[in-house]
Amino acid sequence: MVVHQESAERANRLFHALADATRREIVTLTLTGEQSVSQLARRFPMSFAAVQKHVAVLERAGLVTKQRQGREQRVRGNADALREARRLLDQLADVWRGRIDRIDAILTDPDPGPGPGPGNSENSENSGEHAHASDRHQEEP
Amino acid sequence: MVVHQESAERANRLFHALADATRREIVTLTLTGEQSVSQLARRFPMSFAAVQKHVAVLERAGLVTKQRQGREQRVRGNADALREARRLLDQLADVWRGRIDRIDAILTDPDPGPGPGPGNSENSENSGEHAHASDRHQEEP
DNA sequence: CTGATGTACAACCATCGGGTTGTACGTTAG
DNA sequence: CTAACGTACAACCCGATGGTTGTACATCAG
Repeated sequence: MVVHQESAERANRLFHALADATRREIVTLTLTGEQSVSQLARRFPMSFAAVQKHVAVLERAGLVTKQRQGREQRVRGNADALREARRLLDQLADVWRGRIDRIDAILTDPDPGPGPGPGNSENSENSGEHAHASDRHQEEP
Repeated sequence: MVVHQESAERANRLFHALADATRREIVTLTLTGEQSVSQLARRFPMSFAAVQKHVAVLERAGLVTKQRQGREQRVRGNADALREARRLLDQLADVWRGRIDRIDAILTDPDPGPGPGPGNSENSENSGEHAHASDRHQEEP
């Protein structure tokens, strides 16, 4: 039960991908217009392979998509992924604004979903306290 | 050259700090209420020192602040830093929307381009020119 | 056909990141 | 005072990252 891994890892990949200036530039460039990998590579002071790796990281994070076209691989930025990242930030901020009661909801599941259906999950134990963080620790030696 | 380093590294630190689930949780926890480091540490399945390091990373990124109080160190989340991160994301998105105004910090694109309707995508292989990227070998033969 | 171009991928290397333990030190509780 | 608590920090693993070079292969230009 440690914070829905899927969404947590998605967020990890997203922010990690954004935590590099080169990659942010690639996103910018490919948002304004498709670019082939070698076109991109020519713009940066590093090897083609290095840029290739950056693109791969961005792709795994969903920030760009690649599409074969002849012998080229066109890279296109994905604005939706940026929105996704923004959403995640907003969620944290919302917690601060007190607009959240189910903290573990945002920590575990990014989908607040429509109605707060009662039959949500089997979780929901410690509502009184917030954030059980990961609620497993304190072992006895 | 290369994208103002100061702000670039700021962004690097911010996103890097956010690229870890434990750290995001710490931000959440400390946004809802101050917590001492050891209080935080008790909530996570890792050593005190590990949590200490996470807090340090968050602090360097400006996402939390520490304040001594007796023998405790109270950690408080900083919502402004989250806003800052959001601003950075919005900048990238704005490029895409063609609302570039201060893109200086992102890329020096002299091509205001035609109607940048959001529904572009099919754009063209814009001449590219100096995206400066990193101001080295970007010459077209 | 041959050659240049664009990709993919493996191997390698140096550094960073996240985690651990251990130690030292100030502060608070008894 | 002494003991427990909260913190800081160093030293140390080890896996992940970011970069390189080198090779292989497909596609496009002549």
